[in-house]
Amino acid sequence: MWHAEDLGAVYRALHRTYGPQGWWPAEGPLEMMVGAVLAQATAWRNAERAIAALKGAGLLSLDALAGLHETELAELIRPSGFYRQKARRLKALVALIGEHGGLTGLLERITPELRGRLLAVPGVGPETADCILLYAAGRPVFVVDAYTRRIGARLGLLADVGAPYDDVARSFTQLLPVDPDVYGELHALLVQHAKAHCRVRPVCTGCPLAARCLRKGIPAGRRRACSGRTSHARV
DNA sequence: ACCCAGGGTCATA
DNA sequence: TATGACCATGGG
Repeated sequence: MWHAEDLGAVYRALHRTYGPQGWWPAEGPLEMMVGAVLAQATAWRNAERAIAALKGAGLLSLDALAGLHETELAELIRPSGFYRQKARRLKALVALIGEHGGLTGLLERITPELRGRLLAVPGVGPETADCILLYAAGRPVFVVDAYTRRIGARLGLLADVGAPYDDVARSFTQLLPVDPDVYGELHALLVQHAKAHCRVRPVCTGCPLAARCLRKGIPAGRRRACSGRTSHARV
């Protein structure tokens, strides 16, 4: 059974390996929110290109986005993939901000109401909403993404990778102090770790969490430099 | 020629 | 409640 100290040790091991992450990578809350939509099921590199295109055109502002035609917006964010959908989603998000008289008006609402308003936007699901709550509004809300699930399952913290979103979130938060900085850093570290080592085809050589890993959920025939657990060493 | 990437929605059973 | 199809570009 996992205890707070175990997850704390994982946090410290990741932090020691990858260093402070300082997420979310965006200049302000609007850019953060736009990035959250553009990054949906997409390599961050591609979302970044779309953001750069918007910035380069001087259109990454509320007024500009509100004035843009959806089809024009779609062309600009094309590199992020699913670009027609995402253009619609961004317009809907900008509309929500407008309904609240701007970013401040929206982001200062109490957490449960803000989460509900975000989830009511077509194209904003639990992960996107929670990213915004955590990284744009500074609320202590833990973000669950595919990486969180994969790493949690391989470590044995999660029994089922496919568990409902809120169950996964709870299995982490019950082991963590209620602190937006801790949630934000841990999520960022998990993303970094998933890219560096804990990929679908894991790269276990040099993995900072190897001693705790159960190596579950690895597709057969896709193991790379990845043997079974050999020691009981604590991380 | 595949597989994968910081999801969400909708139709179906 | 729980799957599966669909959305689309770009890199390994």
